[in-house]
Amino acid sequence: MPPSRRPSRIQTRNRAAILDAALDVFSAHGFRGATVDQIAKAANLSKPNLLYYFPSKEDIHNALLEQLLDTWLAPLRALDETGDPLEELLAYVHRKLQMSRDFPRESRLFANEIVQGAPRIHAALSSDLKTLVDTKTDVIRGWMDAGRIARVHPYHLIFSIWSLTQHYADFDVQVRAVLGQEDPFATAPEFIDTLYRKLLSPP
Amino acid sequence: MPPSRRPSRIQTRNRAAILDAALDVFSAHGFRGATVDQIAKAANLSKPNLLYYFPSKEDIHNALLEQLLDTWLAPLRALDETGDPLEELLAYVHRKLQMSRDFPRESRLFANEIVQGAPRIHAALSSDLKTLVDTKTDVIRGWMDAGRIARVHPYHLIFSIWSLTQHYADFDVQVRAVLGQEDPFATAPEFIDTLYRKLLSPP
DNA sequence: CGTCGCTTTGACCAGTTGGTCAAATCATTC
DNA sequence: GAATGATTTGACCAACTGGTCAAAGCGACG
Repeated sequence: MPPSRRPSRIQTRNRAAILDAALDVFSAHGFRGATVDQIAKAANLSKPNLLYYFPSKEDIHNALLEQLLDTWLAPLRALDETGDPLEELLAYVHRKLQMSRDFPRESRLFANEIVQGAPRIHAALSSDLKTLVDTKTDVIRGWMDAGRIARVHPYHLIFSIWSLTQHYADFDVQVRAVLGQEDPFATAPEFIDTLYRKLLSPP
Repeated sequence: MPPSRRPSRIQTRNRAAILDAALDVFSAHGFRGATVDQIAKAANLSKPNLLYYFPSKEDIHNALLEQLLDTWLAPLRALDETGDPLEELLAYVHRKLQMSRDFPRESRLFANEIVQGAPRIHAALSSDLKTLVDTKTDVIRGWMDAGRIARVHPYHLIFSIWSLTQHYADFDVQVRAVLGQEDPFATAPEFIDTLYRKLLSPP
């Protein structure tokens, strides 16, 4: 087991390689579908060597999820109560869409976990996630009360942003199968921008 | 192997029980995460008995997917060129949302398959699905040309409907973790209705 | 350059999993 | 109710998988 002292250069390099490889494999096959051998090979390590850095398959997965939830919620955290409501929400939507383009593996890792009932992060959903969403929907409700954006169901608004943006990462194969050559991310921003402007522009 | 003659009553009953059990298990754990034993137990059969009806795990999965794609696309097929554009599209959205409520297992089976790269139905996506979507986007484009609904990117419009509606089935745990007691399907229809009315109402 | 602790590995193990098979049981038909 | 074919099952197998371990390799430091 790696010592708890300051990690050596080799430690840092190998742990990073493992997490990157594991992200590849877990996001493509789900937890159960991924094998330690696959991950080890993708990280250019032998299986025992990999297990020297992470004592079990589950530990790797946990490390990924832990690291993920924070970055995943960062865009919502950044929603600023003092900014212009419509522009704040649009900025959130665009940040989220960019994450789907730039970090599709992370999105799919998350999707795999949730679709299968979130067995490993259910607690975090009901605590951290719910708390954050409750806070932000309060802000949004405030904006609606002040008549600065149209009134819609705040929670469903958030859900719609999640689903619309993550769809381009999670269902990438389907999107590309339908679109053919056209790059989804070339035209998606404008569509989504229009959608939320029309939905939220004050009456 | 079951004979190709007309299936007996036992055949019909057991094959149905297997497919139902398999839908439970596959949708909850993905293909790789599901075990034949699990399915057999859920169907109240011994494993060899189950394999008497379906020669392999993959055959069960294929049977499910095959049956699924048709029913899954039925709501889009029903989109009627001769109807009122906005109402037709709204009807489609609501049909799709109801499928998420009534057939969440089917939705998750599909989601599992697509998120993991659609290894088993990629061909069908590029042929059947694409053909259908192309046909229907032509219809939609026609409506836009005639000024009967607002002009937006037709493909992204379809994607948005898929993602918004299926989200309630695929990410059910997350939605419920955030919403708490409130039933998602009590408030979702109105939200989505509003969204598409605002997006599509002619200028 | 020798030592000591970090890193790497080949060989191995026990549990699981998809699938087989011969034999037993059951249902139908004559 | 005997014969025939459909259905069911316990026992079994080979491949795979997560994980272990003792021993070998390697690098930094005195």
